[in-house]
Amino acid sequence: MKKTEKTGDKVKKAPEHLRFAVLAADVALFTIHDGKIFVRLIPVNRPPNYVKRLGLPGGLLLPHETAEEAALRLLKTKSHIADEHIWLEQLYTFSRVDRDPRGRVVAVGYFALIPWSALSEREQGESEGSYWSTLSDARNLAYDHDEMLAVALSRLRSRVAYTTLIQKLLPAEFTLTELEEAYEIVTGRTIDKRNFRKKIEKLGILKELARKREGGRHRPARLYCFASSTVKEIEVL
Amino acid sequence: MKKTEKTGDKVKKAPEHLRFAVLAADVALFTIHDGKIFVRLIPVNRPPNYVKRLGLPGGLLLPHETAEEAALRLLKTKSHIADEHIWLEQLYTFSRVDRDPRGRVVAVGYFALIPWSALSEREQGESEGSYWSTLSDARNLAYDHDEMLAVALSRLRSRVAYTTLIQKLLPAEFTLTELEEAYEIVTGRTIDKRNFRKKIEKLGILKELARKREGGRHRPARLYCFASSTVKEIEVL
DNA sequence: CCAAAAGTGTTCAAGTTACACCCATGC
DNA sequence: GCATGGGTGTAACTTGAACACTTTTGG
Repeated sequence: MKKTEKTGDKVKKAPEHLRFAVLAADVALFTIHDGKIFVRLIPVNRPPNYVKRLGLPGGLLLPHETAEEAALRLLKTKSHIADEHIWLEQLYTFSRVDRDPRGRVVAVGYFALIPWSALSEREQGESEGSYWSTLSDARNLAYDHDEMLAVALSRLRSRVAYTTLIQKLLPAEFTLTELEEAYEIVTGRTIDKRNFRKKIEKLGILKELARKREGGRHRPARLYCFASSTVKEIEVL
Repeated sequence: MKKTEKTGDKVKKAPEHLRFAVLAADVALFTIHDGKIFVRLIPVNRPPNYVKRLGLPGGLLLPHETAEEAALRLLKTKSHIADEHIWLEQLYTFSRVDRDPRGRVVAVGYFALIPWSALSEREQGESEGSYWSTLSDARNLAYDHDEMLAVALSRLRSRVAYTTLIQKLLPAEFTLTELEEAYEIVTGRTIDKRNFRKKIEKLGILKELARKREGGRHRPARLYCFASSTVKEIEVL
């Protein structure tokens, strides 16, 4: 629908001195697994400042791309996670003049979510140095990625508390205990099982499925899914 | 403290084909006055697409500036509002490839707040076509500024509801009725006077001043100020 | 029959909502 | 003395927090 409008005039290219910066997109991609939050890191090797460091997947925009398109492409090429289930939200744009010692780079930061269950076996593991790191191991990253990761985490936690965003970290079908655990992992707080179930029921955001999860040596658990795949702004926790 | 690190190597300039875009900063500057929200607009005259249109104050970044510094400079030069009391928050970065028909421009959008009382008489009025517009008049703006304004307003409203951001729209000293009116203007809802005062008192975010506002033909009103100039995240409304 | 997680209600405290009258001043 | 906005309390209701036992399955 919307496209570059052609006019009789030639398109003026901005003068060289105003095209001083390159644009980058960097992504903090999170998943939850085994009771912990993980973030995807890639090796960074940019002498002389950054050798054998880790960083968030990211890189430069190409001329035909939006920042969001670049973020998804770079997740694919740099961190080897290519999945249509990735949820992406813009976070903040970092424009400090000296944030990259090699020159002026303005980075649009994103945070992204993916359910562990949506990852292939290959994606769950390590690929060309790119791997899932616990938060406590993700320190001393290259560039300003420590700050970016901190902003991303704080945004993730606050958005989970007043939206239905948690669904982007869960498989399509899940039990109430799994939902509760996901909230506990992200918020870092334990939740009362009975109060939690009452609240979720009143919110009406779930659809009860006929099937149950069987196989444990205990009572089978009812399965649920989200009634809407849209992330809604409701007081959740 | 942090500055561009010099190394033995020469600083590599990114290749031309990656420096395709120019960076812009655009600002939705709000104030409240006379029971309404106003936004500062400037005339836009960029043939062939935008002639005699209005837009948000904004423009291109210079090489030595962060986006935030550019936003403040452009408020000064384009909308003629230069005030140390301006509160500025980054909003969203707009990177659609065709958002500016003249070429690739990536814009970092900001929203900004200023108390009407902090404006000089000159700044309250019109200056070289730049003026305070009501929200209902601020339609059909140039570029994607309609969208930017909508995002800014929605962010303003939601942040006012869970922070003490309202202080950035109020004079240093104010009455409880003025505070209540500010909330009513921003949220578009009427508030019960007694419940409001109870809540504000319990939050403990105000400091009661000794002075009163006299002069009306009615009982003088106690004056208050915010206990802290930091914007805190507390459930306010 | 034992271990393990699933599922289910009640009580009390706190917070939110609705609502009406007297007070202090200027004219 | 009257018009104007400033200031104050209580009762009903809703929400949130704390807390323990029975159920269903697999082995």
